Amino acid sequence: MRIVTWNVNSMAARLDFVLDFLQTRSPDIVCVQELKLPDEGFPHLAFEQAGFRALTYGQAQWNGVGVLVRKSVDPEPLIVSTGLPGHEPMGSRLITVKAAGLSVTSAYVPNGKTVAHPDYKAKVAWLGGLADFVEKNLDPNGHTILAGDFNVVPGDLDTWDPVGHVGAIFHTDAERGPLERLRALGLQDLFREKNPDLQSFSWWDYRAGAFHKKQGLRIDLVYGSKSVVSRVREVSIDRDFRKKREGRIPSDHAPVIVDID
DNA sequence: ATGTCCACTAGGAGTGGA
Repeated sequence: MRIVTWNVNSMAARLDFVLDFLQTRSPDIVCVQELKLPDEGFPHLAFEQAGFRALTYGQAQWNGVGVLVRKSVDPEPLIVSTGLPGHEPMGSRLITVKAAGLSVTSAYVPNGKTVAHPDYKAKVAWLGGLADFVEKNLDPNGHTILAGDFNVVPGDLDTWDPVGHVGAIFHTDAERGPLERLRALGLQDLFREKNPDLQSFSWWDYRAGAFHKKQGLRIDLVYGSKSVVSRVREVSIDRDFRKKREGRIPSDHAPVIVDID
């Protein structure tokens, strides 16, 4: 089974791109973020025709998360919960579904802007709330996956410039603390688990030719419980889908692909 | 190079967010 996380930066703007990905890479479950669509505006028909069911928690203009499930692996996936209790003013950023015998959570962590900005404190609080949510609601002894755009660089290997970014947004101890809590709660970073020494980024700024200069960050993460870790065959980041395809503009994030037995 | 892309409001280009 192939499980993916991908911040698409507008599902409306990226629809053809995403359908191309489903066709080309044949994933079974895709956690998506930054839909930028209200649920009533989601293009369900296009995904149904592509053989997928989409479970979404969206809002107008910003944020929005979802899980796409291939109908042949589970014709009746279910939404278990939406939203992060106590943090609703931050927008639609969390959805948990039950699909193909797995608990799958798609998360879009607030960006935070800069460490001096009030949004940074709210981001750190949201991350703490996420760890609380995992502790209360997700089962470390089950088949559990938590994937999404964390807007946090887990370690020095995950940034193109560890020296220049010391203490900078995405790189602070306060943001990394909640990721350590996830580990303590039994969830492991599957990419790093399978590729201990590999530098591979999942996000590059649209500006300044960052992609071609290899100035990226690994901020899109897939966490799995112990039983998932034991089933993982390979984890990779699909740089090809950060490139223009047939003149179409990509998201600023690349899909992270996890293959499990 | 604060260099791009997206949604929204508006009915053209500016604003806010990332």
